[in-house]
Amino acid sequence: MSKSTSAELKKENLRDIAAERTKQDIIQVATEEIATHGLTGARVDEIAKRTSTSKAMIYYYFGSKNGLYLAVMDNIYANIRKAEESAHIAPDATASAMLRAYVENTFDYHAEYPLFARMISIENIHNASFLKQSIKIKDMNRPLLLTIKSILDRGIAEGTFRKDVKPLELHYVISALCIFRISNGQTFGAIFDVDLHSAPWRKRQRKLVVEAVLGVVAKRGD
Amino acid sequence: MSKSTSAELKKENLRDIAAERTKQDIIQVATEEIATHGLTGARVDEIAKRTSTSKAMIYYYFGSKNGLYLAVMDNIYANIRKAEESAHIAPDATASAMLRAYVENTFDYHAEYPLFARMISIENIHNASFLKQSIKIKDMNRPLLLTIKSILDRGIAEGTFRKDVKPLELHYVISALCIFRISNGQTFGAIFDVDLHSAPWRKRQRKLVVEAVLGVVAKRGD
Amino acid sequence: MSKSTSAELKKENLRDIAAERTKQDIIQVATEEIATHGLTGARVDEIAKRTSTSKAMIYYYFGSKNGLYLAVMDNIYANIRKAEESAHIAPDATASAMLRAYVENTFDYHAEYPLFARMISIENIHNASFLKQSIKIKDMNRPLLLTIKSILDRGIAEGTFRKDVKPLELHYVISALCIFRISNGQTFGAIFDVDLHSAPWRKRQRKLVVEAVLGVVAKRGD
Amino acid sequence: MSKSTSAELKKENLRDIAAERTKQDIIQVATEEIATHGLTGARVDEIAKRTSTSKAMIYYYFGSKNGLYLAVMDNIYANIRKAEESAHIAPDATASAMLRAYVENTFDYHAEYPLFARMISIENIHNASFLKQSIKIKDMNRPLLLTIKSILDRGIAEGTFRKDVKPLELHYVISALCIFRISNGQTFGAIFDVDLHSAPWRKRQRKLVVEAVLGVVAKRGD
DNA sequence: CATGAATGAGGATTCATTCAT
DNA sequence: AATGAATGAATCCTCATTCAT
Repeated sequence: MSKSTSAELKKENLRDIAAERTKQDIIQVATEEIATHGLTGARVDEIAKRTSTSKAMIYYYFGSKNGLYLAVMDNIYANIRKAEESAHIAPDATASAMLRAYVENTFDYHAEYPLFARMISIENIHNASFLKQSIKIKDMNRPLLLTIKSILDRGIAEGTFRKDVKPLELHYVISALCIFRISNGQTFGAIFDVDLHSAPWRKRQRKLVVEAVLGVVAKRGD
Repeated sequence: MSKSTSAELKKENLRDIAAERTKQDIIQVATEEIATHGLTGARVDEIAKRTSTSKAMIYYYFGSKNGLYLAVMDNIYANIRKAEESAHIAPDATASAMLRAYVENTFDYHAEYPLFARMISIENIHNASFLKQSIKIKDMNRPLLLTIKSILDRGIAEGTFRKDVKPLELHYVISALCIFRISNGQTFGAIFDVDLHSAPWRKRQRKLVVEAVLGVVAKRGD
Repeated sequence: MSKSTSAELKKENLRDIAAERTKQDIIQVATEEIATHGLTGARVDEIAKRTSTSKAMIYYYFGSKNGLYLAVMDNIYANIRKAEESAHIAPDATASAMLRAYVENTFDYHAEYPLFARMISIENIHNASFLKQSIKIKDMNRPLLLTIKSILDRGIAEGTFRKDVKPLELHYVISALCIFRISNGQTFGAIFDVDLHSAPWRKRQRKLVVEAVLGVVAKRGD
Repeated sequence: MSKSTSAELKKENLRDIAAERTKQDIIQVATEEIATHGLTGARVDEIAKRTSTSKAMIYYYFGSKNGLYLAVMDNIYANIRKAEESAHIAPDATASAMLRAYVENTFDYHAEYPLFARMISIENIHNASFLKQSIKIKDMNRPLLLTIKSILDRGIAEGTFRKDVKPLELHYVISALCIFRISNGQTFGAIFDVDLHSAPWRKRQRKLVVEAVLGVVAKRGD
């Protein structure tokens, strides 16, 4: 190792990069298959077929179908966290404007990447088996409560927000309203003959959700 | 058959009742199994084992695993509809009070019967395959929009509600906030180390949800 | 059950008998396959193919390849025990004659059913995993020490046998000499270009083994 | 190559020695793995992992799993032959003493190196596939018959041994009694709750085996 | 109506072996 | 001589479904 030339290192890196690409390829396909058919319904054969590699590679890298599932979940949570981090909210805005921006961001993310909503539905059906064993994910999600708290605090300081809304409670409302339309859009759509994913509905719901969230923190005249 | 005596008819009836009981038994067990493991994850063998009858009976009555699934979904929607019908709301109350009562009813139902929330998660993962082929269910769910509409209308007449909230929009908010805590309670709980099903959280969320919904219809001073 | 007619019982029995035949068929084939290729080397597919039923039936009855192996071992030990029980040794013979008969019986059994020797070789390679969990087999084998002891006691009483040979020690010598030629016959034959299973060798070794065993218990003039 | 300097030759040699060491390492690990799990049960991956080299080296040196097996068998037979050669038996002793020494040597070897007994069990399960294709091994084993013959001849000349015992027959008895306790020790131990490898049993059986063998050649008073 | 036996297609996983570097 | 990645053919096992009685 000590005598490895730069040429050798380069070779190593190229192989590593290729391997990483293979892994990512598998994860990508697996995410779609699992999101579409559920964990039990997804077929390793089918995942392999849609991949640039073979079934055995899945086991080489992930050990088992469940190991693959864990990698998929890990990836999907890492992605959403990355999106949240890169979503800068104007620091000099009013609390209301900040909250609006935050909700719109969240709304748009889920509208854009419906696989996340489906995957957590699946994770819930499996009793959050992945999350229960991943400390990493817990740590990943805590910061988002801080973001919400800072907005709440600012609103309280401004005198525009109620004082008794907890960050986790607000997070619940935001999540529920932004995710439900994705995770339960199929049944909702089937019953009421609407397509929540269509542009008009998306626009209307975006407005509705923002208003609902702002309504929760708004001071009431009662 | 044409010459059947009354004794024979009685026997027939008794047998019918027994058959109905058997079917209900199977549906009950199947609901739990499917809600627990998903449609693909549920095992016909396991369902049969937990039933008072045998596997062949499932095929006799429901034709296939999918047929059983349809019966299960049919049953679960029938149940919630029954609950909604029997929930009388005081006809002389204010629109606000009526809406509050309606939301609390909905909240309580889902808290009490989490299998419904799980089952619609599963139905969503399977692209609402059941609902798409069941006209009956669609008809079952329309009345609930009328209920909401009548409350909204009353509120508008009273001058206490906004005029621009659509029944389906309000239904979305109510459903999302009442169901999400059940359908996504496992992941939510795992990430934030809380048990949304515990009495304190249930109470706090009940209040929160009612306030959020009332906030949506409330006239704003802006 | 209480009202079952004799016709029904007969049907039941016929089915049971057929099922038992199926199980026995599987065990028979599995014994040969495992004895031939070892436990790991034996193929469930191959066993199924040689059977009158399908692969799934193997799992229906035995749960797993290992479960099948346990059934095979159980069966093979039951068989040898049955053979031992049915081998009457003339009760009025001299101890020497009795011992000779006992050894010849043992020798002939192993020569006749070489699968037993192969199966215990395999069981030894797997660290006696089956025997370690089967109390039944232990109990099955104890009586044989009593048989040997009674012969030894008679010889001592006659004054023709040594007093210091333990039943278990004698059993060891008999087993080793009767089984080794089967379990290790392939290598022995390959090295020395002989076929221990051929009639002449069998006859000569039968004589040799008997003499060796009698030699162990014989009083020595030293 | 033709112009290789002495420095290059030295390098060559060093590399050869390293290569030889690597091969021996692999053979050692493979012996243990195969002896433990059988030929089919042993895993090339596992062998490679426990080795100081990689899996590809195994294929580089031995071509295939079976090639490795042949090398392992070759090695294990070479080892026992070496041990036999180095076991000097006092040339002026009586035939009895010589035979006793020979048996004790054999007994001790197998007690000390149980892998040999396990390996020939495995080779037997695979129908002596290795031995059948190795002339070398056959030649290796013949001398041992000469050793036995010389002892027998001396005993006959002394008038202390029977005249009708064939060297191969005596070899059979010695092998069976010395090896069976190793190769079948697991089942024997499991059935009779004894540990044949323990010091007391080893001592008792050593005595027993010697007596049994001497008994075979001893002149009888019949 | 009821039951245990039976089936075939499929589904997850493994493993000896080879390849690219 | 050395290594991690890659492969394809097995290999064990499962499961919805049907059959015989």
